[in-house]
Amino acid sequence: MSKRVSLKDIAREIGISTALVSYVLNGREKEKRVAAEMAERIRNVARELNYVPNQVALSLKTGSTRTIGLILADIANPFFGQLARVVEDEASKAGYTVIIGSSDESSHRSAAIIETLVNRQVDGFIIVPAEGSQNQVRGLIDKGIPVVLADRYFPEINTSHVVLSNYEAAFDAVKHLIRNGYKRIGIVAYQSGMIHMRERVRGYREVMEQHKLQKAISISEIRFEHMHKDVDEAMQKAIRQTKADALFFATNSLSISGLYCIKKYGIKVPGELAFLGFDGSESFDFFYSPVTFVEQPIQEMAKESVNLLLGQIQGSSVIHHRQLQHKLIIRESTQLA
Amino acid sequence: MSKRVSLKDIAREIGISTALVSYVLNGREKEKRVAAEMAERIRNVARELNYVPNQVALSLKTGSTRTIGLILADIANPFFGQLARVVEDEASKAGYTVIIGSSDESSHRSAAIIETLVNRQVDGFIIVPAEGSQNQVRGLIDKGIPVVLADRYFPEINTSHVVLSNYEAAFDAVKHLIRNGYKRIGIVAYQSGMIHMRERVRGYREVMEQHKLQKAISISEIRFEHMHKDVDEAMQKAIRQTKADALFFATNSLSISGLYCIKKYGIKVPGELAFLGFDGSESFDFFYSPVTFVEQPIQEMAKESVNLLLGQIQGSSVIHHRQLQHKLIIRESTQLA
DNA sequence: CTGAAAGCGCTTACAG
DNA sequence: CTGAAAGCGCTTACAG
Repeated sequence: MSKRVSLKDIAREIGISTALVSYVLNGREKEKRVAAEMAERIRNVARELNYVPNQVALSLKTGSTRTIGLILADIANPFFGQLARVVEDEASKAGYTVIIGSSDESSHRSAAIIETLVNRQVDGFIIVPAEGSQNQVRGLIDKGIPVVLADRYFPEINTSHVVLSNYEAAFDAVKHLIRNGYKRIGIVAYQSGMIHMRERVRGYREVMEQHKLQKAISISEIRFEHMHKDVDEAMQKAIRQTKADALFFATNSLSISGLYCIKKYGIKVPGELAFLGFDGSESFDFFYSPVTFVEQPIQEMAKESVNLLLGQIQGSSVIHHRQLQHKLIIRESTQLA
Repeated sequence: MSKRVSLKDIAREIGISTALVSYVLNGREKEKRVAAEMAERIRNVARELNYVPNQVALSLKTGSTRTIGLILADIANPFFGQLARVVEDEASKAGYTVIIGSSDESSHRSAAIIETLVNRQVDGFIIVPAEGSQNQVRGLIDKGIPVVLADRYFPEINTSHVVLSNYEAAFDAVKHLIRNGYKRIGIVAYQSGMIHMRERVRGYREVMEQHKLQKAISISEIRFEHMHKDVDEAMQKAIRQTKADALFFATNSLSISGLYCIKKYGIKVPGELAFLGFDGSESFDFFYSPVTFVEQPIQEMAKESVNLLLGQIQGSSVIHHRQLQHKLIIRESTQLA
């Protein structure tokens, strides 16, 4: 076990001060007019000794850790996994490291994660905010810590954010169902006050209304912690009571859960029920009736979030609101009724 | 933007030294026999001022960052996403934060990630090692940095590791195919010298041999960077030339890629070809012929890796080799021939 | 061209 | 019971 070597070790080896070593190793030798031979010698010794700068010391000195915190609902969910991957890649290009935390949509968990990451002096946050976490976000802003919200945001808080154009996406998706002849269309969404859910439900409502389809045939409010059970009940009700002929699922996880139900009850898609999902998933491809879905530009969302955050970290105080466009991937599960 | 408050601020406020504040806030007031009223006063001021300890300073002082590095192939792959999630949860219970890096199975990327995390003084690593990364692992060991390998390991390096019992898993899976009457069985695996692949192929070979099934009917060696193309060619060859009646896929990603091919070419499962996958996936459930697969105990793998790593970080130098048991989930895709 | 020194925010052995 | 001081490994303004 070789002990770590520090600037001091190099300085002592050559018999100079740590200042010189620091200058040279940071490429400031010209500016500081260090003798060329000395610079060369310093670099050689650093190499021989296998010198690796201690980021922790640097961070304490400079106040910047070159680390960003990424808080999302659940890293095991492929939607967030893909988002995290792009964030990781983009951040790393800029020399930043990412620390990920999963909130499970709980504001308590989210608070705990934010606290430990603030202790660790991350330079900024990209947050997929959980319901009820307004004060956590405000707290960061008050402390002057850069933060960008992704996927959703709080209208009452003035932060940069990058989200899908949720209203339009839902409107467009349901319009497609209507055009294809479906009339008794329901939406399966989370019981949530968060803007992305509200906007998706609003898009559904308004297009239904515009087409005089009795506004809301059926709006299911699923509880995050009881997703499978609630989806199951909602689907049974939609089919038996409401006689829905099409269902629009407002997220990735809800869509998958819905597919399991359809399989369980042997419902015919699209014959008995048209199915419109969200986010995309390999399962949508392998389901016997390939699933039509609203595709989100995950890559763009992640890149844009990182860009905005790095901008803030570099001192920009401009607030940006980005709305990204969806793409409707049309397949068999919503064929003409 | 409120400036961060430090121990010094609290000390100055009360007019005492930082030592006292440090003692009290670390719960060492009894031991250090600090006056009860003074302790109370310190705690009050700390609360009023919203004091948050600076982890970076603490880390520099103590040499421990309470952070662990997790290097895996790709966080966007659900297998690794799930692994990461459990690692995150377990680490956080112990007060540790996790930094994740995706290597894409490239030793170059892996080297870069390890270097930056060593700079950042992580306390230890959990690594799903990429091919050719032996020296990186050895480097960590030489530096005395705790490391646990997961999912695979290097037989020539004496590290703790926790992996699936790969030979047995493959043996068992292929035996199941043989029992169900399949004879011309092929395996689709990555072209890789890594132990987990070699063991899976070995399990396949030996059970074929034991049953006098011409050893290896067909072994496809897929290149990681050209997975879809190579799988496509391998499947065409297996079916046309080799006349395979069953295929065993050695990983999660290979299985999914194989399913896409089957869909593309309209192959009947299990009629024309029996299908045996790895790791599990929602797609296995939704494929028209539910897929039989080798299930890995991801939860256990993650927990055990964290436990072993924390043990090492706390000073244990015992090397542990854990082999976990698989479970064969039998369904329609491998029904009696 | 080069060095001594202060300081980032903590902890802790030592002294009183 | 309490404080002064050193030190973790860096950077950098200042002096020479």
